[in-house]
Amino acid sequence: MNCEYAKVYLIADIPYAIDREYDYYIPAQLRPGITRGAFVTVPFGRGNRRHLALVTSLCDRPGTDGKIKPIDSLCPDSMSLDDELLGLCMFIKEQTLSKVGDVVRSMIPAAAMSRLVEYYMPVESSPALARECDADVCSWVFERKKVTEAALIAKFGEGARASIKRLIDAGLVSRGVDIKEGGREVFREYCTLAMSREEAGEAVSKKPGAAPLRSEMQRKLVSELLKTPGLTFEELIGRTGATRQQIRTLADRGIIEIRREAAYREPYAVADKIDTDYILNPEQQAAYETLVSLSRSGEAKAALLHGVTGSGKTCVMVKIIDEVLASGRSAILLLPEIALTPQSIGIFCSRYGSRVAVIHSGLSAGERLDAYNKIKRGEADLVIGTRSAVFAPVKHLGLIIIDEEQEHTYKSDSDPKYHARDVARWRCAYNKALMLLSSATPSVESYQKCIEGKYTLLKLTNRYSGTPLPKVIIADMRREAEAGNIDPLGSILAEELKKTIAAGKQAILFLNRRGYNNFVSCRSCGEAIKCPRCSVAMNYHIKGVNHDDGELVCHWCGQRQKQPETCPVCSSPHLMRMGFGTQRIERDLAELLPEARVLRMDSDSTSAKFAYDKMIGEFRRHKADILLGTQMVTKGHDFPDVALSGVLLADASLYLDDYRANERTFVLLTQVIGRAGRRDSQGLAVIQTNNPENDVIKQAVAQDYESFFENEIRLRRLLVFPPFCDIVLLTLSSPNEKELLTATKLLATRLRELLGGEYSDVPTVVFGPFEAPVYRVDGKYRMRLVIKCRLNRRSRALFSQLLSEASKSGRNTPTLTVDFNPSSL
DNA sequence: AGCACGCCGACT
DNA sequence: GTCGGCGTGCTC
Repeated sequence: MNCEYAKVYLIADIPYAIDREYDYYIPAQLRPGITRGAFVTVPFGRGNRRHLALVTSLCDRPGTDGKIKPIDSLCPDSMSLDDELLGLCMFIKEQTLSKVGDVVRSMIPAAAMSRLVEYYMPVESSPALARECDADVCSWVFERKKVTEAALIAKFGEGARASIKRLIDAGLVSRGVDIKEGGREVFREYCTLAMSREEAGEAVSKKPGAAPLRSEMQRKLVSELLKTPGLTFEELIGRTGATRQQIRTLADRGIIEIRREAAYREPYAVADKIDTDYILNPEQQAAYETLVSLSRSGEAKAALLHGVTGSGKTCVMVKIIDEVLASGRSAILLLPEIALTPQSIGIFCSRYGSRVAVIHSGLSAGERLDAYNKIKRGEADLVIGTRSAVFAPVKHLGLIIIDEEQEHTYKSDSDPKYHARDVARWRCAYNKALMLLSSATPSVESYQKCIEGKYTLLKLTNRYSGTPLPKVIIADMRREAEAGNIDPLGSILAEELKKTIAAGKQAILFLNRRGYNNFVSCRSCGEAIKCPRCSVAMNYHIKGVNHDDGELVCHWCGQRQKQPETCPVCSSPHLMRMGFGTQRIERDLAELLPEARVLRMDSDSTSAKFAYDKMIGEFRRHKADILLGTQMVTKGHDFPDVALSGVLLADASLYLDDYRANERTFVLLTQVIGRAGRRDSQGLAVIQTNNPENDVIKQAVAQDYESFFENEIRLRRLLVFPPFCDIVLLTLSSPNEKELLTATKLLATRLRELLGGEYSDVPTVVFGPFEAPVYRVDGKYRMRLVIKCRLNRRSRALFSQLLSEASKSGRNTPTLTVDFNPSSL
């Protein structure tokens, strides 16, 4: 079939309503190269500006009788998507109401994408003269012959746009477009001798200038290669001082050979060999065997590996990866960013070597591209990475593992707002592969799927090394307060810390608040100092050790400012810093235990590259006694010397305005408790709380997931929350509050109108509109509607229509976003 | 989003 | 009489 037309989606920054198929004519000479999944450039819109586009299907005749434009050019084949990823792309568009362009940009690294660069050039036989106001711009273009819009604006400012438009209209200047091909990777040129060592040795020993070597440099090069064969171009140049051309000449004369090979930049060069042979205990063996049979079933399967901390989930994962790779299929392992440390990667890199590709947010554009190419070429069949690694273009996918599957980082909260679990499920269905979720504290949704029989549940109940679970003390902070102790470090925790340090052991302290003080409030009027751009109180952060040398920081928009002398509301000079964060505790610890070495780990102290990995490594090597920090100290790192873990404020996550508050608290506490005591001795955990009677806290203390789940699923069923419904979050935002309120009323009315008419078959419960919990962020006001419904083709169509209508209505109207099952409310 | 068409006010 | 404001509507 020689199809003449193609249906394409634009890869461009366009409104939602424009993100649909368009028909284009395929010029004969492009026909052989254009297939489903190929990228092309097309003229679009009145101005026929060039855009990248993705071909989604080919057809004999156009689907419209409107005018059809021809495809402009074809992008390199290396960029195109295979049928699986093309299908996945459309699935994600439907599933999350995102634009194809946004999906593609999260599947293909930016460096692999072709980029279109528009430029302007003079028209040779100019029929007219530029108007006076455009003369400067015009002569600049004529001088330079070729100018990009960016360069023009850098030189003349925004006004240049209007000028250039007039110049084009006047026929003085024309517009062109360059396609900058992406995907160029770094090749290394290796040089080897093209003759035997004997011949080469003979040639070198001859007097300079004698055949076959015609110069001193040629002799030098060959003798260097005799010493160390397989040098790269660069090394050879470095050792001999030769030029590239001199080496090429030798190659041309057939004396040496140059091989070009992709040089992968590998940020995780194989560290220490951890070549453990994993021996499974009976429980692990049983889980492994079940997984093998699921994997070999030839059907798409899903399983949940539920094992308490230290039960050896990793061993089972390694074994099933072995099995899948051995069967000639590839595997993807997803980890939360925070768990992707050199240590955790080391396990896999030392086991599987160069077959591993690692993808995470810390990679440079080049490293990301290398990993992508390596996978696409089939040279890596084990991909380890964070959320977006679920898109890795592996062939013959056999397994996707999602470790710590309850982590909310698997849900993207920017476009496309996909959940890695949904993507994994789709890909596993397509490839008849196995999806393995793993967690000590599974999400309520996934565990329910096991109960319903949709996932196979595998339990690991024994702690691998036989270490007993830590002993837990609940410290009632109300008692402390009654006794007049308002220190954030209560007496029990302080005492246990002292004992731990004295015994030469380590401790982990968790507090989910960074900064020094939580807020600064005015004694006269009681107001807290708010961020000028957000409706939240600013936190007080210190810069060094002096608690008076600090500034106010907004945790929502990053705004920093000096603490004012007087209250901005009532001008009273009596400002008081209240509440505590990690910085404050760091100082308290220095007073309490002056000899202890404290590592503070939060997003402020780990912002430098590799700072996080470095701190984890230091703590593991016992270079510090106390690890104090936010969320990131709670994740599954195995620190052998930790005997004590403490939670400073267990209630912080309990009263969030979110149906997942209980789940969050349970997970957090379970993780912190699990950090204490490994291998040889029982650990201790101290949980400071104002709610010692709280069920969730008690269940976490008992490490009793089943009780927690029973309780929680009952509540969810009763109150109708996921997994018994889906939550749709509609958010309107605008820097203009008045316009926002108008648009909100309009949206609410339109929603009710659709629900009462065209979509009356879609059952929903609509809440709101109301202000977002943080009404103003970074200068933008936000209003919300929360809808409980069942997500399916019909309900999605409804929200898709709302999104389309919103994107069509006026230019500077508030923006609408739709988030299905958002990670937080 | 871009871009053009189109219909009204102040300028050479 | 024209330039140029931004409302409206379309994009294969």
